[in-house]
Amino acid sequence: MARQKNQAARRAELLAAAAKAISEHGPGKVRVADIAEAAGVAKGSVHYYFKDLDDLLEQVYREAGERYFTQRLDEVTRHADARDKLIACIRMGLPDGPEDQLTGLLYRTGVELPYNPLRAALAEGLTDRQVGVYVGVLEVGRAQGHFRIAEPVQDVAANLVALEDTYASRIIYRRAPGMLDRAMALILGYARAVTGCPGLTPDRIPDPTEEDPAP
Amino acid sequence: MARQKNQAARRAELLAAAAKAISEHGPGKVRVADIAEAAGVAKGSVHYYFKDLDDLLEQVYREAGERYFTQRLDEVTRHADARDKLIACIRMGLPDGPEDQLTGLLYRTGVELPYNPLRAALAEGLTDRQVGVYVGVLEVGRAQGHFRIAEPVQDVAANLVALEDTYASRIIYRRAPGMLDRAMALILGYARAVTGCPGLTPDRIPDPTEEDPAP
Amino acid sequence: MARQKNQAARRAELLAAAAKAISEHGPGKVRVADIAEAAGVAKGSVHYYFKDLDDLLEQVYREAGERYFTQRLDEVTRHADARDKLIACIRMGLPDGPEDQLTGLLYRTGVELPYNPLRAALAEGLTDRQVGVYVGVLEVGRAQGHFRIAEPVQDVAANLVALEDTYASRIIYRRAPGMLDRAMALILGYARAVTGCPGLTPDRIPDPTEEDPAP
Amino acid sequence: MARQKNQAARRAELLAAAAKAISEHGPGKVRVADIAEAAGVAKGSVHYYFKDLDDLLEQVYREAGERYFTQRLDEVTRHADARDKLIACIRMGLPDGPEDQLTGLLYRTGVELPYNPLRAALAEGLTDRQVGVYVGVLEVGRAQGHFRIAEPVQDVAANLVALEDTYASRIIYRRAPGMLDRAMALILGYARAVTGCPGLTPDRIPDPTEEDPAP
DNA sequence: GATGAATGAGTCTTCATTCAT
DNA sequence: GATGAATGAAGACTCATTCAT
Repeated sequence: MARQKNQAARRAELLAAAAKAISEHGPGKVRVADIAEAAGVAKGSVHYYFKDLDDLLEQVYREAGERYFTQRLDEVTRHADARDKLIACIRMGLPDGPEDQLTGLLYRTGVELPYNPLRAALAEGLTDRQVGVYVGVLEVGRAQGHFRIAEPVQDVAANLVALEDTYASRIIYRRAPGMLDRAMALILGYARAVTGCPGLTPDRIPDPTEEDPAP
Repeated sequence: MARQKNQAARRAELLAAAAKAISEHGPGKVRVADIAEAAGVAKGSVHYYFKDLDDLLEQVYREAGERYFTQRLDEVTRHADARDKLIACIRMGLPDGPEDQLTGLLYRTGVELPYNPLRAALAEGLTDRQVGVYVGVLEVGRAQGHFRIAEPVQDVAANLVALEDTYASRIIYRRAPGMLDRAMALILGYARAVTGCPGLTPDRIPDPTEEDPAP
Repeated sequence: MARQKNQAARRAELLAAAAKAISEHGPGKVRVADIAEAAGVAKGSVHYYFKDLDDLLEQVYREAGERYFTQRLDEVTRHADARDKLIACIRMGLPDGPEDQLTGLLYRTGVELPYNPLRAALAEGLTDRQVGVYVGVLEVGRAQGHFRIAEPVQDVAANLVALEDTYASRIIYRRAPGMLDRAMALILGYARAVTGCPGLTPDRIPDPTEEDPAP
Repeated sequence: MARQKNQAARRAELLAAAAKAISEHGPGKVRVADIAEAAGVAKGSVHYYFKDLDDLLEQVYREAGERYFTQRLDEVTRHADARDKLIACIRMGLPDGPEDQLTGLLYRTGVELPYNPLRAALAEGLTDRQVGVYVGVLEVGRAQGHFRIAEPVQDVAANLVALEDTYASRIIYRRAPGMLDRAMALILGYARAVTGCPGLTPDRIPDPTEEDPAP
């Protein structure tokens, strides 16, 4: 039992170290040695816990996807007002900067590694879930009377995620300085146009009301 | 086998072969040997024409960027009606499928190679030019009385390019089957919402009028 | 074949094997493969212990310099009579033949590798130390009343080392057969002329007295 | 006939260009391309005139040896007084600095190329000739009553050449700054000791008398 | 359980040499 | 006579993976 516990703990440590190493060297360039060093273990140990580098990389990706989605959902549920939900959701979808570990890992892994159908499916699943979140937020907003949406909600949500993806990618890949603020502005511009809700601005002060207060 | 071609011709051949090899193996994984094989020359010959692999890759990228932009601009100028221009422009921005060589090369090179400021600048420049094209189209549409745009035209154009980017990427990376049609629909949905022009549909029949008739 | 030796031992083996390989192929031509073969290990193993070939070469050189100097000093201290010291010192400074590994390595490395300030400094340091040894011997000889030296002792020592250098080089590079004996005769001729000590002949029988008797 | 002339002229040009290229890159590192560039011809042309690189290198070496010897002999014959002859001879034997093309080429080629019996013999022959020159000078000095030499003249000459060799080499290989002056002082110190001629100093003003005045 | 010494396959790069023109 | 495009052999270096301890 204790043994099992250690096994699992070690694995988790390795996964975390790998995430760090990946964000430093890129998923296509991390070496087993980088990961071992980040974890403070010997190179051989990496293979003791993971079949090979690909195996490890896949698990890191999977785990990162979960974490990303969970964080985001948490942030959305924290707000009661759909306008706040929407703004929070967009903000959570954008990385703070090129060094944002979690977002960077997700974007780069999806793209810098040789094509792999499993990973592609994982990525698509993640996208779908994000779309789901936006759909929910939009419907709540409609119910609350804040949003007036003509287009199919699915489509609007898909476009929101798509915009987010591109701008996140531009931040991660340092395509433009000051991208974060510009991205918020642009996405909210689209959101305003499509919801007819003028309150969707970057500087909106969130309504303090907590939804679903902690039990 | 072929010997004694002239410099420029052989260089161009090598560039084309490299583009092909890249689309097969990915810009981060092509080996000099792949390119040589695709061109039907010896490995050493690649280095006769290009300082090193990076040099070659950069030139392929540069050349692809030019070609992509030119093709697109041609397509836009072919139409007189801004609605046709817009639709054509969007369609040209999306790859036919995962095997679309030109688009794939552009997207993947921007992302699958170790970060390089020069390449990042090139990529940004390309994006800016695309935005410029959309701005032009939108203004023509407004002048023609087809589009009624509330948001700043720059922002709308930026979002159009951003949507295009994400959906193109999803096609390239095989994230979803049937993405091409769906992408057209989604982007045009955004365009309709923001221009108030209901004629912007995937099945619109282009007005036969040629702009700028042959001199 | 041998596995799991400890770091230091294997490093030393590699250094020795490299010295051997260098004396066979010359410092400018040894290949990593030669060294690996001489050591009976795989090519990759050489890089496991040394950053690159230059690194290895430098360490071999450094180590050889130390060894050379130590051997020589030992030989000098073994004798009490300055005449014996001088003769021994000269003899130790000359290689036994073109195959003399240690001397050959030192001479050739200083010269057959692309210029490198560090190595040049190392070489100069070695020369200076040799000069120092000769200065010591000459002063002892003067104190013992054997040598009567008109020129500055520093200059005489410098010339002794210089003569030694050339003749050693001629032996190493097989410039002349029978060079060893001729060199001894020539250098001692110089020594006689400059010290006024007729006892400095190649066939002098060393005084058995040990200096610094075992404690 | 004219053809022959051109052939020979081209060969000579190539030889000169090679000498220059060697002094820049070192005899062990010059590439055919360097030589071609220095000569302003195509790479292929080098092989049109010389069987291979080794062949060319050998001829450069041979030619340099002749030139070196001739220059030196000229300088010696220019003076009538043996003291001036000796000083001039020593000075001519030392390179002006690390960039001295002729001397550098000779020293480095003898040493930086894989051992080759032919080249070794060439080098030995050159040394022997230098020794011969010194022997002549010493005997003239003795005849003029300036030198009083106890040791065999052959040995003294051999040592003079040996000292010269080492110090020249140290200059070429940048082993010590200010080596040229120091070398002159040291070699003349030896010369004074062995000839008993106090007039052999670096600052001696040459007797203007020309020996063998131009016809 | 964990290590790290050792490996060898995989790649890029250099460059003398060849030879069609 | 001369060229320079093209080659291919050679060699250094990287790194995931294995396995004896």
